[in-house]
Amino acid sequence: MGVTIHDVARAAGVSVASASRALSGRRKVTPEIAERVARAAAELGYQPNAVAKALRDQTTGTIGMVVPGIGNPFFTTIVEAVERELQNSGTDLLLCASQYSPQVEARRLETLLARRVDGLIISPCDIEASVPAVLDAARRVPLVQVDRYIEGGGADWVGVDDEAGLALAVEHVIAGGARSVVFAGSRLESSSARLRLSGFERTAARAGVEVLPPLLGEFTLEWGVEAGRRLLDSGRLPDAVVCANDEIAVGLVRSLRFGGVRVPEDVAVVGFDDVGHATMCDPPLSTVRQPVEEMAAEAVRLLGQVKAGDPRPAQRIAIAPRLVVRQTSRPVAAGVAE
Amino acid sequence: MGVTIHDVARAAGVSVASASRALSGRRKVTPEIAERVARAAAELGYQPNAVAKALRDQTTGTIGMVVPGIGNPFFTTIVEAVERELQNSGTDLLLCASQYSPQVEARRLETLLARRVDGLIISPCDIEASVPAVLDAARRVPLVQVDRYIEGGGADWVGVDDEAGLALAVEHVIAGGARSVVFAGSRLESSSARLRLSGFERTAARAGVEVLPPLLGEFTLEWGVEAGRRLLDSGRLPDAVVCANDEIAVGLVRSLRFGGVRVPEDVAVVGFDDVGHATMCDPPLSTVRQPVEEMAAEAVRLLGQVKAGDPRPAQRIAIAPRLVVRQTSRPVAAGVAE
DNA sequence: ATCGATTGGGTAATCGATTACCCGAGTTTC
DNA sequence: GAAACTCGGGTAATCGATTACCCAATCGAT
Repeated sequence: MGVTIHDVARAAGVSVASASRALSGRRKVTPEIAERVARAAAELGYQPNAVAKALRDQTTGTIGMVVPGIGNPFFTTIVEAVERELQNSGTDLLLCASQYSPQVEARRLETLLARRVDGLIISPCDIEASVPAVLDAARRVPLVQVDRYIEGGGADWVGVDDEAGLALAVEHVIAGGARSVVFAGSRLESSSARLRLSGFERTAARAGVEVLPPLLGEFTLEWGVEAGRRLLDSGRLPDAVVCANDEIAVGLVRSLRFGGVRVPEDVAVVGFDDVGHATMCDPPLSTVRQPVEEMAAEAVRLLGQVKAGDPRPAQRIAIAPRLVVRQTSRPVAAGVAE
Repeated sequence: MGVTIHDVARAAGVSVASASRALSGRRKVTPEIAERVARAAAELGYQPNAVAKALRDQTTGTIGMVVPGIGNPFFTTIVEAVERELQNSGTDLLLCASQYSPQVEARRLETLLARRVDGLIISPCDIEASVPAVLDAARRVPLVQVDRYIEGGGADWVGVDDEAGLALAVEHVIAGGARSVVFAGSRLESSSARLRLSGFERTAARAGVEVLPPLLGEFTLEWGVEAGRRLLDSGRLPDAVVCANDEIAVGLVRSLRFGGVRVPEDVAVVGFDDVGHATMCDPPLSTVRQPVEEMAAEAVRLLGQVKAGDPRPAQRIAIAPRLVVRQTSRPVAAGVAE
């Protein structure tokens, strides 16, 4: 397999230079030659070899994307949005999952760099362990972080304003009458996990409500179920639970209801992300929506501006989230009802 | 950016040939040279250019995968399984979503072929419209279809035995006492959609139960909700609904219960896939599990054997599915209870 | 001592597309 | 009519890694 431009040139009776020019249109050729080349290419089914082109041009027309896992609907939503964004720019996406492991992540970055991607979009899985690999990559190609980021600067970032999002959620349940609140989130291994907890704590403290000790596990449904069980076992239910993402919230609602607790009458629950799980929940979940399309658009735009190893200070673009009130909380506060 | 092997050779004071040999170990060099080259490479941070290697070797070490959409958890599960399977073979996965459009699918195949992937794994989105692009691709590189396939042969396939799966589901609800059944599935645009419907009809007919007209829409939660609404509106509920996938089933359960129907007491519901949605449902969904890991392993194995444009007859490997009884059906029949 | 084999290093061809550079023919201009 | 340009075509260099091929040195055997 492999019709080359030499074959086309020979079939058309011209030099490879003319064939190349006729096909790319980057320099004039006589209509006669253009015609002969076009016909020869069509007959032979010529398809330019992107590998050779990449080597010669020193650009591959691909960008790499690394996310912790594509099982998590939040990340698949972002990936889809980025893909849509790239759609018509002639750039292809090379997608990798790090499986929440900094080692795998580093390996994936290595191979993407070896394949000479023109840029990278990454959501680093661990706020500390991901640092060396990400900074090293940022030194070599344009790189933008999305959603999660690493500490220490040096690489641009686009994401939601996590603290503001949690503030929205906390203020909402307080406006609904909650006097005691608890946070159900993930262990503090990612920036999102940390910022959401701190946003929660800050807002709750400012409002002066009672704050129970946070429940920290993973960003999964299973952990949500477990967290709900622990609340039930503790014998002391708060008026509201604010969760670090929708999967936790859905699991938690299920487990509370299973324990005979009414949601939202006894306990209000609010999630975070709003990427599909929320409407699947019963009752539909009140949550904070991440502006995924905007984040993707912004990330791609930013990537176009970034240069590898750029010494200018890293940019952080935090997009404002939006509260979506459904039925796991009382519809008191301002917000979009659906 | 770009330390080449020439730079390494110069720094080590040897020829590029020696440098290459020292680094690859494919021919002996003196320990002295090996040492100098290794040191130079490390100091310069040399990383071989995969593009150049691919051009020279005529193999890229990548395989392309095209699925209808990564929003559907069934496909992400397959993708993850294939990725795991490829993990240690040094092959990378180039993932594309066709967005359920044969045009997009054809374009994605074109660019994957232009990038000279070593093989393709595809789940063609449309049983008719996908034919030309898929067959053309199969003529040029090894290609294996997974889950969905196109009519007319010419390309290998690995998937679940859809008809057998539906037979399991139908027999299960009948054993549970159902005397009237209905199928909620998708329009017949894919092989899976067709085989699941025919498996349903054949088994129901053989058992002699009453069969209501099938509800055909899309493989989505929304369609499940709508299908449930139509059943409620029809004024005539069947004893059991067998669904073409779990998303439809989850939506349907929700909408039935919303209409005051008890599941499984009034109507039993069974899904298909078992990729996570099932346990999220309330009550947990009885379903037919697709052996995703096995399918992925088999697809990768098969891909290693297939040659491009191989004239031998296409293979079809149908793996047996398994019934998983949870709580949307009566636990009567044999099957795995969880 | 000589021949053949073995070992290990270097030179340059190769993969395929693009394009810098050169060249000849035809045009324009004074 | 000759110098200066323009136009369009061809030759070969280029991207970076690998390796076919060649060659010198060394060793063992006769």
